[in-house]
Amino acid sequence: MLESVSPPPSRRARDAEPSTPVKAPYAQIKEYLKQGLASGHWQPGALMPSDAELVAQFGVSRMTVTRALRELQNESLVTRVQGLGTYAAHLFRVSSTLTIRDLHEEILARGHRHHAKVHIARQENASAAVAARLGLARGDPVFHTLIVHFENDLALQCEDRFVNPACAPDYLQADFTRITPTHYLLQVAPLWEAQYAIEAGLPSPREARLLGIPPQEPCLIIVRRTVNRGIPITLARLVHPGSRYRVEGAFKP
Amino acid sequence: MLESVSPPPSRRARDAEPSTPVKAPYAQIKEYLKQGLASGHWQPGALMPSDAELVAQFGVSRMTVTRALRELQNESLVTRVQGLGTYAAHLFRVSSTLTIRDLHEEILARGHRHHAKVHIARQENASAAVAARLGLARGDPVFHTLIVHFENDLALQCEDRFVNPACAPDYLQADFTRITPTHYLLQVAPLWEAQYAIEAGLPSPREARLLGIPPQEPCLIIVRRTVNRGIPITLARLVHPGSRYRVEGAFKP
DNA sequence: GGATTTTACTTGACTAGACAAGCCTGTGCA
DNA sequence: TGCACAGGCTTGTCTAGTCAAGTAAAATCC
Repeated sequence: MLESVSPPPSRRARDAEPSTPVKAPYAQIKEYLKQGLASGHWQPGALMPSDAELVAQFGVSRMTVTRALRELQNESLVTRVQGLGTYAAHLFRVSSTLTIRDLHEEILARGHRHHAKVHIARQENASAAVAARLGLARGDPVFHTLIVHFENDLALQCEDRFVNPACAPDYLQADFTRITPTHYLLQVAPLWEAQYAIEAGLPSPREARLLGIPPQEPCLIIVRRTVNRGIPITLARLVHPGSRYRVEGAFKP
Repeated sequence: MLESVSPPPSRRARDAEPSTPVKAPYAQIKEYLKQGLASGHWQPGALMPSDAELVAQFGVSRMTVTRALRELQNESLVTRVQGLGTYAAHLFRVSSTLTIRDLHEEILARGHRHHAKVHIARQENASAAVAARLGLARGDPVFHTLIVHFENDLALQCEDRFVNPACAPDYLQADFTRITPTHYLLQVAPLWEAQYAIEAGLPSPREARLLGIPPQEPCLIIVRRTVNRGIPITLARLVHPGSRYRVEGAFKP
């Protein structure tokens, strides 16, 4: 127990100044535990206070303590084992997460203009490689689009995409100068699972031409495969000029 | 309401075969709602059943329904507004998350050997750029390490790192051929906040030489800044040959 | 008609219990 | 000594209610 930290806060400060809107008890407990973890008071692997101890310390019911601890568990800050107790998590095992946003939104969020140029939008027969990754047979029909996205008239992304016709039969009818394929596909089938690979590489000659960059310029390439309820939806290769685009993100437990 | 979906499941099937361990009611409700969302029964923005309706439908108490809905809310699958109701989330707004793992762990997980070669490990005076990002004054002492990490004798990462001495006074005493700086720093100060940028670019001439790659080879460059309780800890530039390394991840709601 | 109040419904947070299930230890028996 | 079993601890989940706070539409008043 942290004797030094303020013990049971007054259950509900009704006369608190309105500037501090009085945090909910479960949030207070959460913060108290977070602070103890951040300060190193509970080293990774250490046994933390049990539910009963926190109930006594804060003068709340167990459901309230449970909620605080369950949320910390979801954030991978503690581990709870039935019959044993609550342990401070081994933080070095926590893998940080990085956010990838939809390009259209990202550009608008920067206050810039987004437009797209459609180079290919047709039905093709699946090559062996595409068929395998979309769960189809070689030669089966697939939809293929090749679209270049611009931010304020500067090419930012070359999007080469194959779509499983079973999931989005009307895919080719969409107007991709007004709506991104990602956007459209999420209306048809909500995103349930995706696999990513991010790598650096050179653009193909055609990609370099479409993006208006020299063929030896390093590009950030994202390959994404999306699956809904076990059925592959789409396979996308997103090529971005390294000088114009990067993925940014923040991680906060 | 989904008339077609199985209505109130028997409260607790005690005579169920042991192969199906009987999901907790809150999990059943969650799954029921997820399925309705995945099938498009509730379109994005649509009003979903209220707590009271779910209580009646499943014959459970409100806390149970609340838990199911709160977890869906944490997963960004629904939006709840006090006084209004629960709405199906606009899924295209969901940003997927991508995992970045510790290199050492990653290599061991592949069953390969990891070793590191330390090229620089010393105290320096901070340049203006480094000082600004570490919250120091120009000329203040900083620790600087330059380490190349190998997977089975093939250079995989060039790690150029500055560390705030206030956070890790004994940083330079660590044996970085046995422990990665990330690992060491997480022991000293648990990771509380990090900012990332991932981009494609060319290595500096020195980096190319240390990595044993041609200077025009595209590289995946990760720049990471870590902050603990408002105090910057470290600034790292991680350069990976594009042909040898990529970041992979999966997203599941 | 237009402004104001009331009412009904929603989610947010909590209480004070309950039982189940998992883990460890200490006791007693063979 | 070695094994089985009972307590006593832990977390996991649930119930049936309460009060608070927010929204929108209906009812009321001027």
